[in-house]
Amino acid sequence: MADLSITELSNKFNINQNTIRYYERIGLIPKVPRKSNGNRYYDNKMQAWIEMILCLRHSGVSVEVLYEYVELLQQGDATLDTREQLLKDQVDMLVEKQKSIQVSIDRLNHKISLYESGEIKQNKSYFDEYQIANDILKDNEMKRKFKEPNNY
Amino acid sequence: MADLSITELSNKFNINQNTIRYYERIGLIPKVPRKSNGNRYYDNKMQAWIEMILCLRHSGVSVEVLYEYVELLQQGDATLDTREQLLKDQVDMLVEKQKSIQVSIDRLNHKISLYESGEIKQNKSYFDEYQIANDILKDNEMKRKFKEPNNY
DNA sequence: CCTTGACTTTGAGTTAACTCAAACCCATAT
DNA sequence: ATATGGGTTTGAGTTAACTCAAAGTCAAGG
Repeated sequence: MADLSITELSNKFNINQNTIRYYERIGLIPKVPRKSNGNRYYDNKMQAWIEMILCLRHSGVSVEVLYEYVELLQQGDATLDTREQLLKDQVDMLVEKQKSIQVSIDRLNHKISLYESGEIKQNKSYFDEYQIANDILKDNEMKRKFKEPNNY
Repeated sequence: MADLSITELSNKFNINQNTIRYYERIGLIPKVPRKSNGNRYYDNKMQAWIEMILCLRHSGVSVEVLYEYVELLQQGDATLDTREQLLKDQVDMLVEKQKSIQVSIDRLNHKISLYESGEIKQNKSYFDEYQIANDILKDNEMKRKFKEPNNY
């Protein structure tokens, strides 16, 4: 549980070093203390904070919201209620996300069961997938690229 | 259950018209049939397809994967196994996502409970939030903007 | 002394997925 | 006949969140 260099930290949390520095730049992470040579080091407190930030980011809590929370924290007790509400809102958001993912999982599992029972093979018009796929791709001999030509 | 115009469709599924046209352009949706005046209309089959695409997109299945599935479909029975595997992979991905969201929800709920019990207020150094927030923002009198200056 | 390798800063580039703007067409209501 | 409202295409712009490149510093090993 010693202090870590940025490389050690990025290995521990499996995160790009640039991302860590980026979070510091935009203010999600404090100005990190440096060794005599100017290199960053991360102590336990910092690691705990970063770990939390990454956990929430990983679940889709936006950088913007995280930064908002930091700002509120810094304003002290006057923002206790606001902060609590912010956290609750994020929970609500995540619960909604759970639900919509569950719907997709169920849908995909249903489809998979049709594959396993052979129904998809028997009944080519199930959900009209084949027909739709053909409609989509039939006049694509000129190999349309997946992405739009975005900028040249 | 009649055919819908693009406005009606976008209202029904609460999606931007541009997004629907974009999906058609990149090939997630077939070349949609037109009325005599050139306007798109969407029949039941098309609506079902779009509804599924949106459901999966909404849960984080990427446009790229969806397009891959369309391509496989169009190649017929030779790709049955590949398609089944693709669907299973997406389920795995979504299940992982569920788990990581659950971790975040638990973490946030724990924090919220500290707010509700007043512990956060009592113990300002809980998780060193205050201190960290101060470290982050203290020398920010020059009002650093949230986003990086990205391009001028 | 020189090289190597890990770090640094700054600004710019990338990616996915939209989202919009501009210029146009067409049918209907005033 | 003209204004309004809804659609159309094309190419370009936007957004969030990284991610990278270039050029530099520094300490340790040979």
